[in-house]
Amino acid sequence: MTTPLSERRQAQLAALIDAAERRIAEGGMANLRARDLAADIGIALGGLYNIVADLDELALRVSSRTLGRLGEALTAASDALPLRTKDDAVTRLVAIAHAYLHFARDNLLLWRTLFELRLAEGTALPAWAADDQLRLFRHVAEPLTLLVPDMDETRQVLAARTLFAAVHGIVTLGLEERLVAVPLTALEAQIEWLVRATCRGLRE
Amino acid sequence: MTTPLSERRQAQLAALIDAAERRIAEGGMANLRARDLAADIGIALGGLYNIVADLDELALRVSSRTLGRLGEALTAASDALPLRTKDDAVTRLVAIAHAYLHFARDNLLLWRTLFELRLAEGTALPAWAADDQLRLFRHVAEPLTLLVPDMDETRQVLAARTLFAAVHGIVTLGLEERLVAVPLTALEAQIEWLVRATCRGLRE
DNA sequence: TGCTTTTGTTGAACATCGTTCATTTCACTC
DNA sequence: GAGTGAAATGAACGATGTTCAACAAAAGCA
Repeated sequence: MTTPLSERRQAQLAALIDAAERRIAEGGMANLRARDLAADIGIALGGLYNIVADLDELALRVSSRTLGRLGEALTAASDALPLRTKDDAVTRLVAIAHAYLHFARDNLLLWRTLFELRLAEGTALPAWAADDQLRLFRHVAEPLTLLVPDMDETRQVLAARTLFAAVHGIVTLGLEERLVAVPLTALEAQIEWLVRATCRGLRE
Repeated sequence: MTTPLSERRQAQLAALIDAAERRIAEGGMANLRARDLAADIGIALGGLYNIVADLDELALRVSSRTLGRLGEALTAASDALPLRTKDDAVTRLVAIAHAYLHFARDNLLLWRTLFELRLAEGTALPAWAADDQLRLFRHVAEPLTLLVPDMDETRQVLAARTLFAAVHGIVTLGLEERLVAVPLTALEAQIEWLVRATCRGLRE
């Protein structure tokens, strides 16, 4: 299917993704312009389309990198903590949620583009992009299996999704400056409160 | 500041918002093109800019209408239920959350544009648009004051925001077809579970 | 080295946007 | 009917993403 890329192409692709990442971090997806990117990496305008099918693919590749970094951030937050007791599980879930908040805040525009991607309709998400997402869920799922080991797995997965989504919602609206700005510490407190409340609900 | 609009202008504006709403409902904000809209309401291209400053303002006006309809939907879900006991409050909060889910599902593209609005930086949200948002929070705040009357008001408002945001997150990710599609009934169940768990957490 | 073929690069050109504005048309008054 | 101000018009402008015929560079080969 995909022919192996020459070393040169690899380097061009990496440079292109670097440039795109920089531009998105500065001004969001609206700041991703073909002519600017071509100038950034020193190639002609048309040359972009030898490296990447279109700008959407480029945004997708940047997003994949962002997802990777997000995963690392969650891993770092997880691995620092023990995971033996059920209380450990709760503490870890709180830590993961807080790490999510901080990543989103520190990488605001890159994080937002994760959810602004609109694939040309009909085309499905590439497999490598879907994998990145599943890896994230596992961070939440792992403590959950310790917390409620008797629950069947489909319910556990569903609970992980729900918890993740709820935290995501708080972060999303909390970082929306359109509304009243919420202080970071207040957001942290509300997230912790919600995670603990739902964990208590899970344990019955 | 704003001169009173002639009757003719009012009618044109209404027709324009109608057309824009129809186009967004069909294909999202990407489907909002000046030439199409002008053709829809039978005026010349340039005439659009006598009715509306730019397409962003038009999208904002459509969003205002959408927020209004969303408010009505939440009101309808609320008013059908009594609000005397604390259990009533929980039941009502669940009903509101379910109504939110159904509205989002039934008005998917219009609902999404509520959050896709990017104001030209520096310009603040018009007051009439901010009011619409506050009205929504009141739907959640009202049952909450019954549920935890001893809590000081700032905490209550924060709790309402958090609950709203959490439900919003579940709905957002649940309706994202990019990931695995979640059945509607499963979403309903997860929302109800989360709302009840957080309410239990509130009551201590 | 010279010739051919393949591969990679270029930038002008195209299509499609939102937005502007000089010109024209219209409605109304005296 | 002439004059005047408001409203509507659509050609034109500047961005933008994308394509492709022409060009250049590299690689294979004698």
